Amino acid sequence: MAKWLIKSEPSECGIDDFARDPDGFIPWDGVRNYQARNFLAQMAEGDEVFLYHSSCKHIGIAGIVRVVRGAYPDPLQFDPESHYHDPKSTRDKPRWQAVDMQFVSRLPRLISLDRLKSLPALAELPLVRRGSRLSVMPVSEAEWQAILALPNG
DNA sequence: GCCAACGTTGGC
DNA sequence: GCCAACGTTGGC
Repeated sequence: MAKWLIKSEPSECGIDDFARDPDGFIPWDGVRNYQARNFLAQMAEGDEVFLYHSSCKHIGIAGIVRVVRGAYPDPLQFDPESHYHDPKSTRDKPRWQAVDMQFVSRLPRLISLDRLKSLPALAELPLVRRGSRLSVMPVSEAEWQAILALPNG
């Protein structure tokens, strides 16, 4: 099963929001970047995902969530009232995808961006690459293990 | 709030 | 297809 990392502002949707309803799910919608969309489309039920908190006080990986429904057309693209409405998208040829995510766990301690940057095993991860703004990215098994292997102190 | 880096748009 | 202008992201 593939592994992934998604970025989110905790003020919008963070690990607390997932933990609040651990048996429910949260639609991961509103992604409006083609590269990120292409990765979303590859997500399958059961895939595990690091949740990264951005644009906040404590920046870093806060927890793990899981894909409980693979890619489906993002309904917001059809909603004229939505900020994420896309007038160029049609039901026949939807342009944007969403997936549903469910809480798995909090990390015992948030793994800060600084620590992630210091890991040689993550040198190729877009998250730590200068100027990268990709919000959905694949994480290799080696990268996943390198992150989980970090001591909690 | 600043601003560098990047993606998208649209005129030509 | 080029590229300037603009909007967004996201760390600091």
